[in-house]
Amino acid sequence: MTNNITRQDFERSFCPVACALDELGDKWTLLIIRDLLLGKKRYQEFLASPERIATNILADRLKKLESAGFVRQQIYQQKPVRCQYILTQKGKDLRPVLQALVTWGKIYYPGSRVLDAVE
Amino acid sequence: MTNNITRQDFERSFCPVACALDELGDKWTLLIIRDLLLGKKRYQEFLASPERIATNILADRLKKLESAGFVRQQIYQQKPVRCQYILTQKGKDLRPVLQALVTWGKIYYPGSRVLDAVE
DNA sequence: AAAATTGGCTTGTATAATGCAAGTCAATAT
DNA sequence: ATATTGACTTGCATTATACAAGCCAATTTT
Repeated sequence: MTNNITRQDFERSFCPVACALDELGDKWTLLIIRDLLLGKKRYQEFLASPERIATNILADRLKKLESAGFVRQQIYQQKPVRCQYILTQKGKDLRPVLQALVTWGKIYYPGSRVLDAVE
Repeated sequence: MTNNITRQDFERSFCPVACALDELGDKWTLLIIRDLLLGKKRYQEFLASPERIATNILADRLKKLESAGFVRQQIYQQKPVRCQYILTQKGKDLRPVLQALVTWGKIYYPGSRVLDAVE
């Protein structure tokens, strides 16, 4: 690489909202980020969330989140190798976005409430 | 209707994030909301945005946004009937969500910038 | 007056994403 | 020895998305 400030190729446009939605714009990705922000780390914890994500979709999203730099894998035991998923700074910095969505959602979906944090 | 506080049926879960993503979780819906917040109102204005949404998807999303109460149609001329789309309070209140996404996106997609407001 | 353009869509078809159930595989617990 | 756990993968049906073209009424241009 000739320089370390890599140019984005702006999949659909140069708008930060469009760029964000290229990586986050579906029904599941932000729910996994929500779980991670609440302290969940493992496959079974994500599967246990009330929205009942399918295993193939979860595996796919975790892969995409990792290659997009939102999470990294951390091995927490050998034999058998088991890993957990940890938010990177890019992922953690989505907290204000999720928080704004929660504030809005609690108004427009009366009766809704956030899940309890893990631990 | 027997009362005016309608109960949500919580498509996937009672989480405000999940409820929000049931209505907003795709690659296009929030871009249309962005356009509306920037002052765009008409079909051709949405089509002119740099992401190049397809006409059938735009028509579908405007229909869904209307039935979900994010926008309402306003006829601005008869012969032929032409209408524009106006954000409801529910739609307008998404501004902080979009703003948080822009703040985040400008950091993680260097070189990205928001479109100019209309008018 | 005829032809082209504008605005707001709809239709058809191909490709991709999502959802559901079941299966795999290594290791640990019973 | 058998069952269970954890992290997936595979197969297949359904649904969503993308792209191109077409439609229709009215207005503008030639």
